[in-house]
Amino acid sequence: MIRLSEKITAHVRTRIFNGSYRTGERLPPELELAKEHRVSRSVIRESLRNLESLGLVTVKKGPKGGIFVSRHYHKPISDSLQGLVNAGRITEDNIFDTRLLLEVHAAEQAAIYADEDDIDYLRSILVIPREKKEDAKWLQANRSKFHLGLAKASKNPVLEVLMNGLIVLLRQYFKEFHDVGFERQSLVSYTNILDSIETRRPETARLLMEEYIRGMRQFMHQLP
Amino acid sequence: MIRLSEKITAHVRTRIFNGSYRTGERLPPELELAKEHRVSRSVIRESLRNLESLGLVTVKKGPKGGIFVSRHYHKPISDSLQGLVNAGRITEDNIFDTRLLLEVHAAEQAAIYADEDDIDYLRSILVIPREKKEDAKWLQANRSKFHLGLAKASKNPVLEVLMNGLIVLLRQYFKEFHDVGFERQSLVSYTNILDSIETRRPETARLLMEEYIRGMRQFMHQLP
DNA sequence: TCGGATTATAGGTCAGACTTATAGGATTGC
DNA sequence: GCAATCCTATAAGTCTGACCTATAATCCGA
Repeated sequence: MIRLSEKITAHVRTRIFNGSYRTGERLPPELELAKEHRVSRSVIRESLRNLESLGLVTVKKGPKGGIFVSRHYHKPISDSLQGLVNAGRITEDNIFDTRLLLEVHAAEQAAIYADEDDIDYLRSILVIPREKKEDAKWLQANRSKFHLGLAKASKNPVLEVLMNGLIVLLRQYFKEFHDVGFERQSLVSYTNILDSIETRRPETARLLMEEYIRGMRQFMHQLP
Repeated sequence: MIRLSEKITAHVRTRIFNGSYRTGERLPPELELAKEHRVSRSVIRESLRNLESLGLVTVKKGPKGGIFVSRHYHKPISDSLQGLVNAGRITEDNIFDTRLLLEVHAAEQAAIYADEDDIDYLRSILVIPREKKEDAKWLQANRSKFHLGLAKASKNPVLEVLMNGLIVLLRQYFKEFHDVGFERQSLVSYTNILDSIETRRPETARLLMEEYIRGMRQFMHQLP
């Protein structure tokens, strides 16, 4: 027995994946979707709750509101793990351990598979505009970008999605924490890692990343 | 702006996590939940769609049906990745690579952290009842159990959830495939791995697991 | 005793009305 | 001329109550 809402979910999901709905695009409002698919509005709404959970759409109220295609593939992962964190079933350390595993591997793979575009992109992240040199928030945002770019450069989308989930999750733990010194030190490590990727030294990339994450963890452990 | 359905989701989620709802337990029917929380049935239903996505409940129709607590923490992960597979954005190989990474690590960690219960449990899985010796389906089911048990023994719940997601996903690719020879050969490998865990040889466990998964992949590649 | 009809249960779907948040424009007042 | 305020239209959020449908258990007749 298949629910109508599930059929709609599958349909929209397909259209998002095959590109007939584009990222950021606004879908028709609930009532129109209901008419279009010849179902009631409640069916559409239940379907939207599914699509939201999958990270495929986000919904906003009001005029200029509506249903927007989003493609946050990592959302189910971070949400699910977040629940386990809140319940005290997993610890920060568990997440760190796993991240260490994934990210060290990603760095190594990136040194093998990264193409020119990946490297250019990563390089561009590490260029700090003069006026941002003291902006810890900006630096922190770029740290995330670097990690995600690295995951992408590994050319394994599964790894990319999983890492993305973990990174989003961890970010919450120190989103209030901003330290220019720390952020800038990170960028230095990144530069070294990127260099080893560019010169195709997987083992070096691996070691540098491991060193970096261990340092980061140690740093966080001495926080209040 | 927070939806009522989200509050309900959070509330039920908490009750599931803190144990006031137990696994397998049946929640009150939708109408009663609606009364209980002083909201309409549609709010409850939208909330249930969320809880389903999270793998926290499953819903069945009819008498003896209802809303059951399930705790399939891996569901969001396998569902999300399944979508990407269907869309052709990730390949079987990507999943295998990632599984290799996670599982090899899990084996190593298990050799360090597994306690007596873990080892007893894993050992019990490898004991084949006489009448099942030719039952490829039974053997296959036990293979999954072994992998999950191993993840658990690693004592990193994040690793456990991620691996669980990947395993469930991969299982679909050869759920129609049953070969007594292959399944039994697997159990032999498992025995060796388990031995190395029991004798606390992480590096050996690691190598054996790597060898096993590579063999498995090769085997699958020659399938029709 | 077996098998088909009956019934009660609980989720699935529908229709339509009303509420609320919000963006943007119109209005008023300084 | 500008700013603060009100107004309005849009689209999601919520509610009510009805009806449909799958399913497990029971009843009943062959």
